Amino acid sequence: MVTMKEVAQLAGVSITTVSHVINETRAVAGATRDRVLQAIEETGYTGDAIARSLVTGGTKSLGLAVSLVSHPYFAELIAAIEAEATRAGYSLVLIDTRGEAESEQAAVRMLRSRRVDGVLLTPTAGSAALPELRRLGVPTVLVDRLTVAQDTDQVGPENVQTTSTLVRHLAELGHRRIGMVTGTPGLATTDERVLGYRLGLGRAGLAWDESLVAGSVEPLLGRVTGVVVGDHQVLANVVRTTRASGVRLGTDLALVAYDEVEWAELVDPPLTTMAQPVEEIGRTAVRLLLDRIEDPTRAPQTIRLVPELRHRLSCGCH
Amino acid sequence: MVTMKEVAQLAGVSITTVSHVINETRAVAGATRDRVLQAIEETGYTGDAIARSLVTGGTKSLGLAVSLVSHPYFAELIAAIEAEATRAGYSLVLIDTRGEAESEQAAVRMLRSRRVDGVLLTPTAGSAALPELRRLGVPTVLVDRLTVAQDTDQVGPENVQTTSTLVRHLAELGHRRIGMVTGTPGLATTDERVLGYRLGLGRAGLAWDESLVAGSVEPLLGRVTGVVVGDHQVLANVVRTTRASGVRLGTDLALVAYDEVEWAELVDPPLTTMAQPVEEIGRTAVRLLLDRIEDPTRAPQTIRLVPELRHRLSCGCH
DNA sequence: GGTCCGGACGCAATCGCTTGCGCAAGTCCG
DNA sequence: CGGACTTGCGCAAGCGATTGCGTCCGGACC
Repeated sequence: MVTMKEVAQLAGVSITTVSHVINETRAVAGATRDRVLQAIEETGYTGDAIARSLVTGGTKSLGLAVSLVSHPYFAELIAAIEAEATRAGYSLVLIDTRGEAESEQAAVRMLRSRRVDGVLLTPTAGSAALPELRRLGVPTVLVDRLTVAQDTDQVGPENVQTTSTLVRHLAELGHRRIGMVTGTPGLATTDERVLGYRLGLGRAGLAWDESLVAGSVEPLLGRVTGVVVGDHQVLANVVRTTRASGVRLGTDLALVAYDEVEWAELVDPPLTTMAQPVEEIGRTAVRLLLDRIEDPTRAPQTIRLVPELRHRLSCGCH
Repeated sequence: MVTMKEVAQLAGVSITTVSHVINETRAVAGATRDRVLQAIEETGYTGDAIARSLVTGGTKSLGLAVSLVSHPYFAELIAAIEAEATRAGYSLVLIDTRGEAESEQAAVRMLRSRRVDGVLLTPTAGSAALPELRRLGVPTVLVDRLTVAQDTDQVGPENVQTTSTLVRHLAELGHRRIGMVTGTPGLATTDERVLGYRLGLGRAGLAWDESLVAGSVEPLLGRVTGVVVGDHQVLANVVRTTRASGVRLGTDLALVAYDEVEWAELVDPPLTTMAQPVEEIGRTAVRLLLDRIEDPTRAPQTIRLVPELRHRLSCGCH
């Protein structure tokens, strides 16, 4: 690899000067500058982030520890994060937490040893990594799945009011028995949405019935006229199951779902969903992290972004 | 951060010894070993990949330069790649090429300056990065989109025979006028599939008609009874368009598509697709790259993995 | 008792860069 | 014409590891 030394020799200056013209960290005479720039051009010098990091302490890289198993949704999120990070001159080290506390721990350790400047984390159910990060003082932002504690920066969708809105929409359509199919249990997100469901029932003057909340739609069939689906992961199953059971969505069973999916309007009937502002969530998360890196003493922020209703036909509207 | 020096002091040995017990690179007396290990435990020493890289040259990291815009498919691919890389003790630096030659160039430069040990690349249409990587001698493996030249390691789906199979399936069903909706123009993948389409026509004894190949399904409607869709990107559009035009898939128009999508069996009728062995492609790519890193003089390999037909109803079968 | 040898460990150079300090030459002004 | 400033640049000390050479010591062997 081309080093600064070679560039310096070619330009007939010291490596100090080369460093300074590259980083614009001290005035350099025009003529000298040009020679250096020229030498860089000629040699194809790219710099060595490793060596630089060793002395500066920073790496200009962010760790992205997410659970990759939840495909379709995270792809978009990662893209948004990547874009914003790149824009700020940071690169991303990606690592899969596999949704398990243990892998998550290992992942975070690895990121630390790689000295990333900050970490974007989607905490798993029983996350042990989060306290560790806090203790070590590593700038961290939680994405998508948030904690109740407000002592960490975090960005995610608003779940409670949003799910409540979904329920109320069904209620306004006249449904009295509304069930809910929940996402992965144990996740903060899931809990919040169930809470929102409950809240929505209350607002609509409907009674809460524990037996109408389940992890799949089967036990609900025939017992409810409307259903709220907790996330995109279970949504596919719900559609499949109802179809297999001959239940027609929108007519036999009104369906509204949290999370937009690519195929929402390709199925029959098109699905009414709540679309998270995924792109904005990703962007905001990176911003927040960068802010914290810059000023580690800031007060932690919790940002909830409001999803948008994609009103289609599965709710029974026309 | 805890350094080796601190560990050494606590253990009452030199940093040399600490290094050797960590890397098991020279015999150390049992008692000394234990003291060092204990000191590591106590201090919570994690090591500094940055410093290590500076001296060893390697970084134990791989660059993953892909086009993130093609969401649903790459999510799975990235997950597979990540898994295999982690298993081998490598971490991933992710960067989006945005499908543009220019960003790709920048991406590769950045990866180089980060000194990744190897690069996994999904080349864009007019890739300039590939020659550069070759010139610099950076271990590289092409993923998904391959080049004709066999001078680089590459892994991707078999496109020609596979698409041909799709065409023949329609032909065997009695279709005589079979069109094709192609994916992004300029991509090697697209070209190969068009070639396969042509080959399939030939094998079925059908004539090639240039006007039956298009970037969208509109110009084909009414002119063909069967259509082959080139990739998942256009598939959604095709389904949308036909639906909007009142064309019923499977009856009015037989459809077979390259690329499996999550919603293939959720739409009506379920789509007959060719599912790439995405997971295997990712895994193989990493393997190949690791092999090349280990032995840069190996002969380049081109590996084509054969997709699997997911036979459903959109082709008109029952 | 001298020589040799293997085992156990430390010294210090090195990787490629950043940066505090210092030095020389030129400019300005009283 | 002699300080006091500028301006323009180089020296060399790190950053935190790895690793080739040495040193020291105790036992085996003749």
